[in-house]
Amino acid sequence: MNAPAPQQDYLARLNPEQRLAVETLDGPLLVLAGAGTGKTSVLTTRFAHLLMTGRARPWQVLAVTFTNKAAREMRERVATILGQPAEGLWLGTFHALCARMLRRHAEIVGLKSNFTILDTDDQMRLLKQIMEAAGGIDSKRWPAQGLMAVIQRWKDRGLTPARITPAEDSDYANNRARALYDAYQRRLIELNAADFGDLLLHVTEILRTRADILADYHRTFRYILVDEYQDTNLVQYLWLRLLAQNEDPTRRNICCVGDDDQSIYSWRGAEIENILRFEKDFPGARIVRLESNYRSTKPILAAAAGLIARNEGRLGKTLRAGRQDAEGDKVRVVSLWDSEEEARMVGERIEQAQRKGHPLSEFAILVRAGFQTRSFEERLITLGLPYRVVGGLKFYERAEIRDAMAYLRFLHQPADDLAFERIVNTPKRGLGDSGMRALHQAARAENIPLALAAERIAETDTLKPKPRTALRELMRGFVRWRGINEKEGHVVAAATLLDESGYTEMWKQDRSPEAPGRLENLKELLRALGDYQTLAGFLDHVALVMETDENAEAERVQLMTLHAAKGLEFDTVFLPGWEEGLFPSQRSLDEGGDKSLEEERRLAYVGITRARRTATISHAANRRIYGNWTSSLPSRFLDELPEDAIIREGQSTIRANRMADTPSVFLGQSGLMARRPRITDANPWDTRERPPRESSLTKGERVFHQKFGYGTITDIDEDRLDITFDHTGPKRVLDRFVQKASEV
DNA sequence: ACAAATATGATGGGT
DNA sequence: TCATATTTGT
Repeated sequence: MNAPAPQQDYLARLNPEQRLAVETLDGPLLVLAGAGTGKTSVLTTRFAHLLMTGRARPWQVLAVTFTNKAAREMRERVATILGQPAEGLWLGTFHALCARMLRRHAEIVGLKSNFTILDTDDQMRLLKQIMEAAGGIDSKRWPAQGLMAVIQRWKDRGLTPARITPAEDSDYANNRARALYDAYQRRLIELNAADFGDLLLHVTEILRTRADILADYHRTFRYILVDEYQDTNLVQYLWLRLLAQNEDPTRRNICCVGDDDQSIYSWRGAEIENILRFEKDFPGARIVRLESNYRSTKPILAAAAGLIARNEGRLGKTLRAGRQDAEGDKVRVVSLWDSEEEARMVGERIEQAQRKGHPLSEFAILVRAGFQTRSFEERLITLGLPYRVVGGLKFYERAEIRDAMAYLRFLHQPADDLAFERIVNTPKRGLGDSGMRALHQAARAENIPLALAAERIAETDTLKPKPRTALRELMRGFVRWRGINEKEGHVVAAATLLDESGYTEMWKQDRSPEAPGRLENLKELLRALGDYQTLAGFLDHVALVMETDENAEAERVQLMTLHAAKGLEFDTVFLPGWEEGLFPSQRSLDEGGDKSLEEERRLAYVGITRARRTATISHAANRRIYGNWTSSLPSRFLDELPEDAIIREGQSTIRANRMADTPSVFLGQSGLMARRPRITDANPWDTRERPPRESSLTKGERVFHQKFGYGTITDIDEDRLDITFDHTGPKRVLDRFVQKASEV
């Protein structure tokens, strides 16, 4: 099998400005890439160009992205140009690259190279323990989540506990945050664990204090490529600057690609100032602007441009329409009565367009906040339109997967107290609060891992007989499973462990409708495990990637947040919920004044520029929030759209639809006539309106549910039905909520 | 020790 | 409104 030949014409595909960005190889370079201007092409072509021209060997380029998806895409596209996959690349997310570096130098910060990367759950549990141990903190007034936020912010800024002066302490828990942070960091080291922030923090600290190690990396890296530079936080910036400030002036080749107008991650510690300051930070820097947009029609670009022009402190770019067929429909702004009607409008338009032959994958509904997806999901289910929620509940966040992962972590790393804590009584082994307290006490007294304490305590009569035998059995099991891991490999060991520990059995016994799905997920986990050479490699993958590869771009409507949509494009984009308090969000209005308002506006800009041909913005006059109806005003962003790029649509076009219960509403210039929400009015899925029906349902029967669509009954218990729905999976519902499918 | 009942708070986003 | 945390009951 021959490898495909490397491409020769890769430069010819670029326009002059893109080509300049690819061929300016020496010295610092900032590429300001507007939305849809071919940023990814430039980045990947530049990477391939470095290798093709012999300027660098694959391992001499450091290429950093924010998301795993971007890293994967870059890897694939570079391979396409080269005609073969490149080996030994330093290409990955900030976190993945730092994890790799930290494993090499772990001992410098007191970790072992096999340290565990903690997830958010673990962090929280650990922080709660630390706060408990510190004593005297009212956990009602000072929730652990607050401390986590404070610590994360410090880590985002590259501040180790030692670098924080008492004066800089947060007012959290009466200036005790710094001390708690210190205790937390010590405990992490004891546990041989690092949280996400630590990956960057530790590595940056090492590069700052160990000139020899920094010099090693300087010898290695000749070129640095950074994607989405506008989203870097301070510690990421410091890390990059350390690596880029090579003693060898011919190696100060850092190329950052970004767009200040798409900086939307300040809540994660990102500092837009990093990109605004680039020329000062890297003397002799050149700037190349990419302003030819090949994605969108003129009205879409005009709407986006008019909006973003309201922001101050921009580096400044003007997008030109670059496509041949850039004429197109104006951006539609639709006013609706309530959020249900909004969902109906979107569903109907998708249905209509689909009938004209447009594939569903070319429609996207982009919302401000995750909870907004629900009303659209319900509507799409009723219409029978398949959809995909991007970034919804992730595979590795499900309870059964977390449990299984804890088993594997503990198998790999017997000192992983947090993992041990999670599994020791799952399934139930009779070890409750008092038993756990005894374990903790023993561990703390001798300063040993929980598991070791458990082994010892199982030989004494501290515990009651039942938990004692169970615990002894479990610990012996792990000795055996570790043996299997050595001899027969991690896949066999994992399967045996989940079986013999009783974990799989626990879900087999579980009668709830979700149980079979959970067992399926466990099988899927074992399959995924087989893709990795070692258990350690798999654990890292899960901690850093948190996603499965099976997210094929199927024939489905795409539903996601505006944040998740960055970098994507669709023919038709719906932008619902443009209302004051929702978008811009109340929180951004409350906290940072103009600065965060500008970030919301950038988010709106990102949203509009996702569309190739059609963009439909909407707002509803009434929306249910926390379960009760609230009326809302149109977003100020609607008034900022240039009139000649948009066309406003009111209730009139919506009137034609079949839901005749919607009262007529009149539009003013900037909003809807005020009318109180119909709190007690009739509502099509209110159960009281449904004529009472004898429950004559039987197992295996097809039924219809207003929210979940069609499904099959799997079990009946009095008035409770277990139903596997075609689109949403198994659920337990009351019988009065469903109709026989034959009666619909 | 575990299940059920009740209270509380979230909904801003990802490695 | 829903999901989780805490309290109460067996």
